[in-house]
This record gives sequence, C-alpha cells and structure tokens, in this order.
Amino acid sequence: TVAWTVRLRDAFRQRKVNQAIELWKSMRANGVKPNAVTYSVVVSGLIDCDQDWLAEMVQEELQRSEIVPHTRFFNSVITAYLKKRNFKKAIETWDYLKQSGAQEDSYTYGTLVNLFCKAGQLDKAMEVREQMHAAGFPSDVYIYSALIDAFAKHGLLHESFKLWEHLRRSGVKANVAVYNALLNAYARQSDPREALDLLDKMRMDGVEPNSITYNILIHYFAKRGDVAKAMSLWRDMRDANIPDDAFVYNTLISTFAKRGNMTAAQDLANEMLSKGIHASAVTYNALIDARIKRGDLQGAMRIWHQMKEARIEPDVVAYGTVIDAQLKKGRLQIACRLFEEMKASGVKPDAVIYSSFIDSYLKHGNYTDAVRMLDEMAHAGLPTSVVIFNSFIDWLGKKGDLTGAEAMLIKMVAEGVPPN
RNA sequence: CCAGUGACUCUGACUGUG
Repeated sequence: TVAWTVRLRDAFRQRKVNQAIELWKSMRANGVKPNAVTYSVVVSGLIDCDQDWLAEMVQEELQRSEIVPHTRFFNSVITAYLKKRNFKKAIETWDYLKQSGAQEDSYTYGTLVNLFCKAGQLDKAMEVREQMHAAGFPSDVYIYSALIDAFAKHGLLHESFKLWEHLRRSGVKANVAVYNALLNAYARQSDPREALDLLDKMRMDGVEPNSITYNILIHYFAKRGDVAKAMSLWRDMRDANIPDDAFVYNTLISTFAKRGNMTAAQDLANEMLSKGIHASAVTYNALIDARIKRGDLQGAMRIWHQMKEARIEPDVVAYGTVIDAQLKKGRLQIACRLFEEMKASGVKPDAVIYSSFIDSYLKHGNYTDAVRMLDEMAHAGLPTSVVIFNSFIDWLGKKGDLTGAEAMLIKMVAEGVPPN
C-alpha cells in the first residue's frame, strides 16, 4: 500500500492525472487496499489537478468504506481546496470533519484561520482563533503570521502590530514568516527606516532572513524608485549565501521593465535561465506587460507566443494582460477570441478580465454588452468589484448623468463594496 | 519503521494630478 501511495503521490506531483487514475485502478486490480493516507493523497491530488468531481467520488467511496478518515485527512482536503481558492468546498469539508466526529487539531485551526483570512473575513478568522483557544490550543506561530499578514493587507496595520505585541507577550518564538509578514506591514505604511530596522531586529532575535525577506525589501525599494538600494540588497542577499530564486528575478525584471529598461529586463531573464532558474508565467507576464506599456503590442504578442512555445500555459494574469491591451487598441474581436480561448483551456476569468471588458464597452458607449458581461460575471459567482463600479461612475459622469453617477455610488455602498 | 496536512515575497483592470 505504501509503495502504491508513493507512486500516486509522485504522479500527482507531476500533474499526471491520467497516470494517477490508472495507478488507482491497477492498485485495486492487484488486490491492494488503499488506506487513509492513500485516500488523502488521491483526494487532495485530484483537487490539485482540478478534478473536483472525481475527488468527491473518491471521498464518497471512502465514506462507504470501513476506513475511518481522521483529522489529518480532512486537513489535507481543506488545504487542497484552499489552494484553489474554493472556500465553499473547504468550509463544507470542515463541516464534514465535524459530522464524522473528528476533532480539529492545531493544523486544522491554522488552515481555517488562513482560509478566512484569504476569503477576506477577518472577523471570522479571529472567531476561529477563539474556538481554537477554547479547544485548548493556544495560538501558534502560524496563526500569528497569517493574521498579521491579513490585517496588514487590509490596511489594518494597527491590528497587525497589536497581534505582534500579543505574540511577544505570549512567549511564542517569532520565526522568519512572522517577521516577513511584519516587514510587509511596514512596507505598506512606507517606512523604509522601520523596515530596515526590522531586518536588524530579526537578526538580533536569532532569526535569519531568507529570500522572501530580501525580496520584500528589494521590491519595496525598487517600487519607490530606489533601484540602487534594491540592487545593494540583492548583493547582501548573495553575501548571506541565500541562493537566487525566481521571485527575486521576477521582481527585478518587472522593476526594470516598468522603468522602460527593456535591455536590463531581458538580460536578467536570460541570466536566470542560464542559472537554471525556470521562467514562470510571472516572468513572461512581466515582459509582456512592459512591451504593452511602451505601446509595442506586436512585441508583446511575440513574447506571448514564446511563452506558449516554452510550454508555459498562460494563466489568468497573462490573458488579462493581453486582453486588456487588445481592447485598448480597439481590437474587440481579438480580445473576444482570447477570452474564448482562455475559457476553453480551463482558465477561469476573474474580476480583472471582466473589468477590462466592461470598461472598454462603456468607453465605446456600449452599455448593453457591458451589462451582459456584468451578468456573466455575477453568474460565475464573482462580486462586482470597486474598479467596475468606478468604470460605471466614470462613464455616467462623463456623459453628464450626475444623478446616475451618484445613484451608482449609493448602490455600491449598499452592495457592501467600499468606494476607494 | 517507510507515504499525506497549515503561515510570509514577484506579473494584469478603473478614476484624479500632468
């Protein structure tokens, strides 16, 4: 059973779904019984590979079997759904855990707190933390890092710092992830002094910075135009014997690209490849966007095709980048074709994709299609975003319908979308 | 004893200054 489970794990890791399914079948054909670990590998593997329907089938089969799934099984499944941002199924799995009479452990709570953080329900995240305490598990470092990070990302820096104080008083030892989350918080309030001080503070606390730490700082200084400081931090990182990774390269490529220095951006891209660090969709997207921002749509599409030739599947951001560029060039047909291609290849459109179409339609006075897109979006379960409301308000205002614009503002507030 | 679970970093959309 263990040997089969390992093979299944490897198949899923390589995203070889069909191979995994074959293994699953021949395992039974050979009379080998899957155990709880096997089910855990298979169910979470199927979710990873976007086979939700099969995952549910296997999970139902497990329910009918005499194997009792334990906490660790549910934790894996909740995590798999969370990685796919499928909050609904993740929460359903939590319910299923409770129905099965299993008990949440500290992993479960950590995952659930993170789940509600990612879903933007910070109050619920704090509530789960209370439940965790009530169940006899004190907050651990995962809980703190998830919450500090989430509050900072929602602009509630005060709450992040309050949690940091709690952590210090609780005697939990902060690790590098907690410091990194804090560092992000300082970067958000644009405090270079504090950010660099924190780097020293963490070292004094016996916590060594990692590549994420440096990347946060590099990105932060690059964004505020201090490329020299960003590059010197990159040298510090190498001096600290932290190996370069794709994140650091992507950050720098995007920095140079945004500043119009395409040569430097391209050189870095070549350098990363020569070091055996693989370019990802993010790398290509940064290079594509840079060309678009310079008005070079042809060059952008060349990179787009290179990306496909490199067997890197364009993701929702890649589609968003080129669709928006085509729309802004007035090439509605091409944009729609890309939109269809995206859906056909299994990439789900997100709010950014819809906002590009809606904004473009409105700017061309095509209210009907704008609303059609809005409906499609709602049908896909996506809430109307601030950006979309802004597009409508702008359109109404520019055509002189101030009453309508004001009504739209009231509508967005009523729908719980805070104006920015 | 051998296989499965949680946190932190990179890329795309709207408006205002020009």
